[in-house]
Amino acid sequence: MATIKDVAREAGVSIGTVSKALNGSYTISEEQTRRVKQIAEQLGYKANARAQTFARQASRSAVFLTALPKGAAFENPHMFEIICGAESALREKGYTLALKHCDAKNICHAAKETMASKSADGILFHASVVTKELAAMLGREEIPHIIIGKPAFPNSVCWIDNDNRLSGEIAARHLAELGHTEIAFVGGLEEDKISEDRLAGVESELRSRPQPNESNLCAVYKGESTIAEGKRAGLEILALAKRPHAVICANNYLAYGCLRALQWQNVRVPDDVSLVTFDDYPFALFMNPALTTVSIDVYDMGVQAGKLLVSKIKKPGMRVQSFTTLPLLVKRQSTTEIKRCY
Amino acid sequence: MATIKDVAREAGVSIGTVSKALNGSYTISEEQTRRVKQIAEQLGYKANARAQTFARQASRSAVFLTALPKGAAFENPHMFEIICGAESALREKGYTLALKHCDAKNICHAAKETMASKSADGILFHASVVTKELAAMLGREEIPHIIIGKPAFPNSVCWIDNDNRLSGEIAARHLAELGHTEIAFVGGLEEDKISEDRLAGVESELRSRPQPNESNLCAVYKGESTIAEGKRAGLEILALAKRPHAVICANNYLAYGCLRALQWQNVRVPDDVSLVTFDDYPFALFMNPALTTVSIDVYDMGVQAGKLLVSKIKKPGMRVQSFTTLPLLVKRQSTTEIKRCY
DNA sequence: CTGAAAGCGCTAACAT
DNA sequence: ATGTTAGCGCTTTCAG
Repeated sequence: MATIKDVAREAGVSIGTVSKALNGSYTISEEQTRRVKQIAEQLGYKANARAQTFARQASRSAVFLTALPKGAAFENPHMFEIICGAESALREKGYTLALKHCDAKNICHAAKETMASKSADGILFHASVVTKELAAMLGREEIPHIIIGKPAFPNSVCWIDNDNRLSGEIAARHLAELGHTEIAFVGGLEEDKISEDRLAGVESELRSRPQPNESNLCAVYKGESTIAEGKRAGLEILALAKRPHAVICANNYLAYGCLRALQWQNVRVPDDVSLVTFDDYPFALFMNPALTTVSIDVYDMGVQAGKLLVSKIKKPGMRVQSFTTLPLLVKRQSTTEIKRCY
Repeated sequence: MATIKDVAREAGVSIGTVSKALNGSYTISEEQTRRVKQIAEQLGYKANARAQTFARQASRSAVFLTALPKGAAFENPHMFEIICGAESALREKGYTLALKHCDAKNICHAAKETMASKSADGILFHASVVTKELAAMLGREEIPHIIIGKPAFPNSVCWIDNDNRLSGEIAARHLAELGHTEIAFVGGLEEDKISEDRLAGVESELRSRPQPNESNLCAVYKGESTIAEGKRAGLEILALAKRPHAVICANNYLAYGCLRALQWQNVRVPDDVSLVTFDDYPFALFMNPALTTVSIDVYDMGVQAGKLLVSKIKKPGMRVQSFTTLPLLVKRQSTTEIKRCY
């Protein structure tokens, strides 16, 4: 295996020159740079990453710390989508991404260990394993990090998250623009922060419309995020004195249940009732009709996180927070303009 | 940051002794080892991984090379489940797992690059990006590797895969043991190797039963693996002169379509017809009734791959191949004993 | 059982 | 623009 010495000898220059030429230093003449690169190529020389890492005192690598129990990929594919996005951004910048399992109990120790042992230059955390203890430490210790997802408690860490409130607004605006006036919301339990944020967005949008009262939230259901609860909500909606023109379901499970209930009662979607939900996972795409959704570009969220992390690694002072990715309306078959019956 | 020197000075020994003590060398007295460890602890010493990697000429790390395009996590959560399993096994053995995107076009180059630059000690490949060129190279170059999934062409690489044929046998045996005699198979296209293997397993099992002809394959459908095709197949089955007692669907999409068709025609599952399929993803769990499936423990497949890879890294000579993980029957609500009507 | 010292291959500061 | 050289922090061989 050729080393930098071999290249230097073959090129008749010093190893310093080879190093600089290969790393694109401006102090080496173009001519020389070309020559060195060519010879390195001929010799099949590849810089030894282990030595580079050691000499540079930086590994150009990041680690993604999160819980990776059996079943994680099926239960939370979003996380892996984020990981893919992060890997892509990091790779583009010459960084490597390692994946490491860690639950909330050990996260603080794991993070310290990772940095103390210099195993990585920065850390990506999934919010689900971020504890107050960790947040406090991140505040003190100057560890380059990004938390993916907003921690549920006040903090001074650096996180990025999607704007669920905005997602709600977009869903509501879509329906309002289609002319729907009576809109129902089927949400999760009160503890479900995501559902609540989406609802808040819906309410805010409908309240602030150019012609308020034109579109209004005529009913709000809350229950567990299950298919069964979605069905129940769907049936209750149909029993309403004034039947809504449109339904916003806080997630796929509720949407699936609700759709089944409506169709069971021979209510046509979207002709009789429009239905919109959030995210495509797990069923929105497969349903019949395919559901109009407000989706998060989770891959992009990973990309943003990766880019941000690299910035933080390079400029440890940086103190960004709450960078937020944008939701996107994906119009499919479950929503349509209202048909007014005069 | 304390280094090994600090520990040595503090303990009044040489750095060599510290290194040996901390790495558990037998040549250091227990007393001394304890002392050194305690002092290291006091000083908050953590070995510098970058220096260790360099000195040892091994990074104790593996990389998972596969395509990670946008949407990968939703389209192929199995792969991420495998990754989680692999990470777990590697971590247990002190190895780190990096994730790296690479499509089939560049895989060969990426693999070479990874090893030549010493970025990792071994590589895990996903079969979907393995080309003949790569397989040929792996044959020549003595690169510690495991391919997850059996390559579709003859090869001398080291791979592990699930036994889809056996899965088919298990599905068929389950139905036969429940007393079903007329069994239909709804499969994917002929090109779909997985579906074909499962069918082969079904056929073989039914043929080799203690009482052959007791249970038999009365119909085989093949079509695209879509919900729509599943529905079509379901309706065709119901139109059969002799209606089957049970249906085996080669995958979730076909199963979902088929179930909907049966229920649409007021055929009760499992009371009138039992239904079994493979894997839980993406719907089997959510269907009503929840589907009995023959599942692959993909996480475990990752674990096996990780363990095997470490063995290969340590003993480069090793030439294992075709290590196969076992499928598992998950009995849920869509299958039941046949009710014979006399 | 312990210490001394030779690497590991490259980067980067400094000298020329 | 190029060469020289001092690290980077640890492992491991060899001598004692």
